[in-house]
Amino acid sequence: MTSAAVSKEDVLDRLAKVFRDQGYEAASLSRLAKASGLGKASLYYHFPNGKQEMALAVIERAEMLFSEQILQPLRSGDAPAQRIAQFLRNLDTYYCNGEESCLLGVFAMTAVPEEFEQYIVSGLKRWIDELSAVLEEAGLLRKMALGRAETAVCWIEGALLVSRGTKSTKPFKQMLSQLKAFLLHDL
Amino acid sequence: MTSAAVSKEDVLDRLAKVFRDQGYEAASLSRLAKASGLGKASLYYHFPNGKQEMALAVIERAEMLFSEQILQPLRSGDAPAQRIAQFLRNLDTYYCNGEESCLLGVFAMTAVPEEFEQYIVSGLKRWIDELSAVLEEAGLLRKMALGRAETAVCWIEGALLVSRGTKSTKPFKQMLSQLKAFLLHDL
DNA sequence: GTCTATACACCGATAGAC
DNA sequence: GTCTATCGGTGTATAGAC
Repeated sequence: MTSAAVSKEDVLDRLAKVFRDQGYEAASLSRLAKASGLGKASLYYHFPNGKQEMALAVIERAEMLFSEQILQPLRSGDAPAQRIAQFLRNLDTYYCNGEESCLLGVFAMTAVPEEFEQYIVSGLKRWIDELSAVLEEAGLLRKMALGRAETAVCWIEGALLVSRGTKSTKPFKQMLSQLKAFLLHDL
Repeated sequence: MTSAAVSKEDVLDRLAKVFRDQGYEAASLSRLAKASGLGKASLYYHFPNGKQEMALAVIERAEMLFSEQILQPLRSGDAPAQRIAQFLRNLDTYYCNGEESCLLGVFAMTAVPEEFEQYIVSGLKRWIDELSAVLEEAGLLRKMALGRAETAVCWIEGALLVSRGTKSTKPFKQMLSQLKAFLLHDL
């Protein structure tokens, strides 16, 4: 990994895929080593606290990427309706048309170390809050905006889950096609 | 477990709780034994194929209970709107106000043995189809009904996930309070 | 920085007494 | 039917060579 060919970001992205696809407990060091292209001992060189540190680094990178690619565009200078439309396109890219799972969603649904839980809570809340802010700007009362944003996040997470469960990206695509109307109706 | 005090159903319900709360891989035989009140070897007496058989029995019991408590009332003789309202009350009971996870949802999100996947696919699809049938009866075109039912199941699963992730039953309660209007609007 | 080799705990699973 | 004891394998984690 010294060579720039495989950067720390590359390693984190490969580890992330294992955690997203398998969940925390099922992501064994053997699988993580294989996916990252490093030996187990090398992983411990980069993450001295082992699997837990790997997963935390993966969570932090995921929150950074999610913030950059999904949340920050929500704060641009465009009209709210435009920002919502862009938000949906960005979701489509981020989750690969519904083929990728949400790391926070996967960790929320299964056993993880206690230290992770605050990341999950705050990650989901931040998502809801940022979306709610746009809806408020579009003219919705705070309470309505929060409720609608919360519903949207539930819908997105549920669509990812059902898409994965039914081995079809249709639920995700359908959600994307209807979410804008839901978020902006009566506006 | 010979005594009627702890029936096979009791054991399955206790095992189910472990699988729902931890996911398949994290549900170790030690935890399953402790939760069931039986030793590991006793579990193997009742489930000769081990953990996989336990999980399959748990899935099958969950589908039976879900069918009885949630899906069959959807086929009663009442008016569609009444049936939907009852469906929501039954969901509230089944998922303990949003405090319990959906077994299929948990298994859908993480690594499980290949044999499970058809149960997950068909369980989710059946849920969508039964709900869709009621909406069709209420006057919706087949295609619309299917789309709306799929959205509803995504919403429910997502609300359970977000409720668990944020350690609050509010998303689940909010979903319950709004789903009827969503399912029946323009009807 | 990466590796091979290894330590030790826990995993799923079984044998055999009761 | 349930238990204790134990198996072989894999899990996470480390030591030490290179």
